[in-house]
Amino acid sequence: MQFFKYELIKECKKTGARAGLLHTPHGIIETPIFMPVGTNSAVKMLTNLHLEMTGAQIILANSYHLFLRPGNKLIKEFGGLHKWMNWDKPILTDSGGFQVFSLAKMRDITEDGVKFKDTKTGSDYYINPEISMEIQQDLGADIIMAFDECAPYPCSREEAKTAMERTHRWLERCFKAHTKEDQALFPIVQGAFEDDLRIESAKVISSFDAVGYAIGGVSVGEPTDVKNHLVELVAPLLPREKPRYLMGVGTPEDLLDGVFRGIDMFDCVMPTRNARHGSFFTEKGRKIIKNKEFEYDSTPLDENCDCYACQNHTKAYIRHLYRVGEATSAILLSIHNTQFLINLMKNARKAILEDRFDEFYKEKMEHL
RNA sequence: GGGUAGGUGCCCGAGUGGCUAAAGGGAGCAGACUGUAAAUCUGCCGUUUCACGACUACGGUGGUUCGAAUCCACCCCUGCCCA
Repeated sequence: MQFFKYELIKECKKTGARAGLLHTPHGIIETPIFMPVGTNSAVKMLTNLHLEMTGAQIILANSYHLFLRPGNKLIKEFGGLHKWMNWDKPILTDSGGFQVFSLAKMRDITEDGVKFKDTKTGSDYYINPEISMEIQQDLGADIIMAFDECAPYPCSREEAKTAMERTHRWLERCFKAHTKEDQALFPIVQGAFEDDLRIESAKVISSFDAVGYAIGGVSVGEPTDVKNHLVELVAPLLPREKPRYLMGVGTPEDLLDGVFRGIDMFDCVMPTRNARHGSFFTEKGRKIIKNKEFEYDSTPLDENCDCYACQNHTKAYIRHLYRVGEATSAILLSIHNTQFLINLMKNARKAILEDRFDEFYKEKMEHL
């Protein structure tokens, strides 16, 4: 029995954009797609009801965080993530690799693995490729990620090379430790911002037979053109007939730039984090709800948005909720921002299928 | 009427002779956030100036002093206690 299948339905003739379908054990995902991040097995501020409303087809969770709390064994005991959080659509878990980067001050890397200090308790924990695979198999997501080392930006060539080579050796161990057929293990391209390293990494990664391939180590502080150059370089080196996932990206512009260059999957904490911090996406760029200009604004967050927040509330009302500290403002903005990115990808897909992605891209980017 | 504690910038509140345009909060204004250590963080926040600076400011009026939010005198106001 085949658990996964990717159908490449359409390729844009003028750009690298693609539309496809990714079949998983918990349903079919239409690509290109934006995947909301729910680190602790919950997308912050959103219940499953809200998530359904935004049109989310797949969500993320994080191995590192769930390993610490409540523990992967506990979630396994509950029948895995899908049952645990009562979400029956596809789930993807990150390996903890990103925490090697984001918790740089609280970890030690060795060839075998990484020792982390729990930021909440100060206790030491250890994760290596085998442990990450065990955690992710216990969690039971549809797509699981290789345990990689994400290099910082900027970083020296030696650092980049060391991290990349270790990522490759770890990948080999991940594949060896990965045994469950109903979970697709995605390998991750690293190599920081060294062209030849990225090319080398893309080749090594592609030599593994996987359902899909990811590009990591992006959106770590580099300029947009540097990121775009890198995606342009790497994406074509990954198997054409497999989905490509650009990790941790991003803004509406980043998503369109990615699709333009042949990326099929994205995830980012931005829509929910920024929502909690009061900023929201619109077709005319990012705005901040607390600003005085919205005090008497009786219009929705975005004129053309069909999300729950835009269909029911004014900017003035949401601004008020934000200023008085009501969690509802974060909920409404999270719904809006998440749906904004999901809709953006939905519309991009439609444009690709209708052979007009290049125009769509140009028109959207002009205002964003 | 007597006693006592106090009156500080939009608000709360430190500050008891120069390092004070005056700590720290809050509010206000603006900004950041990209596989979530984040419902977090940053900047501005008396007036004027691009900035140096200048001016105005710690209840009021006088005074002591080279120098006062800080010391003295009187006055005004507020809280509490006693009659």
